[in-house]
Amino acid sequence: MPTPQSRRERPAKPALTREGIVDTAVALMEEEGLQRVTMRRLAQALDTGPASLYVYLANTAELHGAILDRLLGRVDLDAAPAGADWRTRLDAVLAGYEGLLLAHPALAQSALAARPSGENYLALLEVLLALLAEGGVPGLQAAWGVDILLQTATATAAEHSAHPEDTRAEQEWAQLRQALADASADEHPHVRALAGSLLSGTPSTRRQWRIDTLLNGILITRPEG
Amino acid sequence: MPTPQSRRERPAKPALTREGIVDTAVALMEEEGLQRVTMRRLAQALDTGPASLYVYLANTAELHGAILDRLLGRVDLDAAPAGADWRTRLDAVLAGYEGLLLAHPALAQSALAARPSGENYLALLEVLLALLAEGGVPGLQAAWGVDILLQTATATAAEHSAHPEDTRAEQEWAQLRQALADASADEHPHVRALAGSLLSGTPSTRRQWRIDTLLNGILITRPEG
DNA sequence: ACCTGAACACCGTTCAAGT
DNA sequence: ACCTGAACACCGTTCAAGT
Repeated sequence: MPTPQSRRERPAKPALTREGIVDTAVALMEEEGLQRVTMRRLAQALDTGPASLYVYLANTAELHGAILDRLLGRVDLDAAPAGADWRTRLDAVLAGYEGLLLAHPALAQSALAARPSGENYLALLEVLLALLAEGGVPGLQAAWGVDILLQTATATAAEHSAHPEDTRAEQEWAQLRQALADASADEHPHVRALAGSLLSGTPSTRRQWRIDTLLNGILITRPEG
Repeated sequence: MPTPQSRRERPAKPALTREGIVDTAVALMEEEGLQRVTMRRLAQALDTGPASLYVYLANTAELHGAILDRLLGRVDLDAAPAGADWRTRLDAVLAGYEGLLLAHPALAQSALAARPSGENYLALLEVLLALLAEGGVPGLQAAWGVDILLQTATATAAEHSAHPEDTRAEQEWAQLRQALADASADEHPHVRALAGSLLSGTPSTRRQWRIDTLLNGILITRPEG
């Protein structure tokens, strides 16, 4: 039987709700990273056992999806100088999305496998589609185009996962750089000739080119048939 | 002390080598899927303890990378009718790469995080660069272009992971379809208008358009500066 | 020198049993 | 009816100790 004191020692344990669980999960992620947001740790943070979470979430994938849906609400959908042209504004929105995922690359990885479908995701789609329409992109091309645009942004962020201490990331880069440099002119003449170009550019330069390339392609490519 | 009989009962336990470990890992993956290729199960298959693997592999990520490098050797680099134009041939090679990863989407997911750098990857790069050169794509655009082309292929395959029984995949699709259908014309007019287009097309139609779009973009987009 | 048993520190998920 | 303790069936990685 709990004494009045013990009741006062900490705030009353709040009733579990899906929303509350996701709130705590987001907070936990921001403190310790997604890899630490396990069912067990999350349950611990909520002062209950892991089994209780399964009343509100089917599994870990659904938890990650819920976290992403929540985070998507933070994307600034109007993040560009007023009066800027549609490409600039689209670029700004996409940059916001990509930046969000870059802060949690492991989340980007799971976003690829489980596309979100929440309210915030719809709002993001809406803005992107509106900007493409403003740019005169035909409907079907715009619809299929947002898919590629979001896919690159997500994939680019996901590429930064699995780098716990950056040490391994640099090691990997060095490995690739070495492999490219070692490419023999006999066996891999094109790789040899373009070894420098393959790794050139800053992330931001390459990102800019990637978006331009995609938009140019989307603008001029009609689905066949 | 092992008797001669016990020695004859099974083939002599072969000495561990990195190559042999990866062979066994690939076989195990083909039988049970990548999620079953854990350090512990792999060790078991090799009739040793997990600690022994760490003599040859730094960690699980490196194991996955080694598996991918090995699999890349199976991509048919000349998979197109002789005399076909460069776009057709490039498409065929990319389809081979994507198909390989589609058979093991979890591997695609880890391929995003840890780009390969082995001999087979270089050979793939070489062929793609050669085809882009044949198509008259300027060097820098070709170099940055292969990156996007491989990224979409990898990401598209990765999107099919986390679907243990396909049940959940369909559920997710239904959810998105529902969300799009529910989009109000007031709040999300563009989503509403394009709800059909957003989900239209077969995987193969969309893949075709995606590659076309990328190639068109790559052909006409010069890096700025 | 090379290899590994055993331990450390965790996981996701289920279900019988409790309130 | 709702919730959860405890168990089941696993993980990756390390390191002291063996050969």
